[in-house]
Amino acid sequence: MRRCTSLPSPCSLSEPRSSASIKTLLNLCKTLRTLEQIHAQIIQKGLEDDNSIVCSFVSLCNSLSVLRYATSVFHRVSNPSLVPLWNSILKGHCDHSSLALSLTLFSRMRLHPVAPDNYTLPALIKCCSHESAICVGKGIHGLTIKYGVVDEVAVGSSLIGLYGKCGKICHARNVFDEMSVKNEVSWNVMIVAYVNFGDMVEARRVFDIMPVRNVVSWNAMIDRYAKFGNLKNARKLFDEMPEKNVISYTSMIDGYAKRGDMASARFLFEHCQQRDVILWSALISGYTQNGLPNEAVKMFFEMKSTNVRPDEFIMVSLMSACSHIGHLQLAKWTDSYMNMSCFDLHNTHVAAALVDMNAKCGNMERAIRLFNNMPKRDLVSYCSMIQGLSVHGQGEKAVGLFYKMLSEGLTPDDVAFTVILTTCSRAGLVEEGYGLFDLMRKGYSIVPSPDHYACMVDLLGRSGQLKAAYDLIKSMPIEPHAGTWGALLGACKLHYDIEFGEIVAARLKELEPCNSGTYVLLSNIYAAANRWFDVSIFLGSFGSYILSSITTKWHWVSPFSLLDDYHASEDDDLELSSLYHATWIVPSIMHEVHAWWQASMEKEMATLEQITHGS
DNA sequence: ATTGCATATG
Repeated sequence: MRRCTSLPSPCSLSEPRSSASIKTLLNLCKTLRTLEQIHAQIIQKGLEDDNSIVCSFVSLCNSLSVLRYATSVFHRVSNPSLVPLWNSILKGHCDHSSLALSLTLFSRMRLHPVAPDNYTLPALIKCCSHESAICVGKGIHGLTIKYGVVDEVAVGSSLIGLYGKCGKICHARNVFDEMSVKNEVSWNVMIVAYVNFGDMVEARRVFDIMPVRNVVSWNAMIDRYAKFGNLKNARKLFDEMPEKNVISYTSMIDGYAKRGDMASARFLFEHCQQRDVILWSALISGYTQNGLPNEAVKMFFEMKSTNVRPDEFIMVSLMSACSHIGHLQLAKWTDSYMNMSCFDLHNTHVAAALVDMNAKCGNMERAIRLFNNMPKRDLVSYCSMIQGLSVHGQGEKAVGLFYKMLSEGLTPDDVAFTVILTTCSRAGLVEEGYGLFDLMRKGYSIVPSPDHYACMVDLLGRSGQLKAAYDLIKSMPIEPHAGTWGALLGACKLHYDIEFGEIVAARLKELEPCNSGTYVLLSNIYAAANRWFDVSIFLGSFGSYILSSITTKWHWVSPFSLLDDYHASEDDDLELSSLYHATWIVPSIMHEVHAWWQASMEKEMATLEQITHGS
């Protein structure tokens, strides 16, 4: 049975209604359904032509975003002579339609003739700034002078907003200085104009001298400080701020997350009383982007348990976290949850994330089906598929898809080439890789990044051409990063080349003295050559360091990704093997480590079990 | 009789 939200039935409204009582009803109306009932009564009582009734009706339509309904009712008024009536229909157009249509209506209003006032013009100016229509905006600025409303606060404020939006910061400031009466909004628009212009110094100056600051003024400053990475200033204002709202917290959390400081982000999150989707989104996407996908997944389910409805943004973060974890069961759950909850699967970001998640979690059939059904396949979704095929050992198919992408006219960027070069080295497609490296430089004029060189070094190294790889590093026009040397060291390990390995490891120790990976790889080389003495000498002093780096890291490296050979990345293999090396060196703690590993794995299993079954 | 102008997420 449908719950009754409607007005009393017509039979109970026995007596003829005056326009005053219709107005009372309009004031009480909250839904489209009741609005329709009132409309019926307006027609019944023959009040369709009543300017003031239609005026209230139209403004109610505006707040319910039903512009067409408002327009149809407005058109039945034979002589719309009231300024407020024109204003309310015009406002509906300014807020929910285009500038062009709003202007058409505006010119009809002036021909009628009805003179615009201090309600009409700010609405139009706002519409201009929304579309960055500076010329039309200037024309309306002229009209505000003509009709003598240029000195109104709302007119001034909307003009500052317009000029600010269009980058005419001096015009904005002129309008601001000319205003004889300013309110909080005018000060805020001025601050926002400076802040969007990137002039934090001037914004701060205005902020400091404004007579009354409200939550918008504080948030505008905090958000921009945080966005520009000035977390110190942002936090200082945040702490000084008398009454923070959820937006203040969101800006701070987002700033910390972009900086990689998830501890501070989490700290503030715990202190925020009111948590909306956007706040959760800032935290969850922060965890995903900072390589803490398990934490993102946990927070997602915590959010769901508080009955906050996830939106598309959150789902994209969750799917990205799934891709990083590579947990098939969780991916399947997420996929079916998306379908059940009626998310828009045609949204480009959602569709791309779905393909990416399925491809990375090993459900290639599903990924391929989704990919083929995509309305528009862009670079990102192509790369997801290529990478999916690549990690599932189908390197040649991946390369084939890359060429298909080119034939569809998409232009690969540096990331796309990183993906395809990685694919080639993983699949041992040396010739292919070389060809693509050339194509990137000559065909698409992309200057190879250190990452690209690292891919090529990896490619040559894996195929056993250690010398060629070394020469490539030497020939690099830019400084190779540790990853490039690391790729070569990995190749030395693969081919058990001790002499080369020692040279490369020495170079790496200079570049990254604290990276346990170097020590682990070289110890692997020694170990493979049965040179246990060298292993122990080499690792002796680092054994405990490696162990601590492993144990601190393990609170986020999922045991699933470590254990599952199929999905394990290179790094995870490294961590696992370094554990065993470390326990060889320090046998006394072996039991302890083993117990710890067991416990942490069981804990993670239990959590994921709970997550995938409990919801 | 319209209640106008400002802030937040991939």
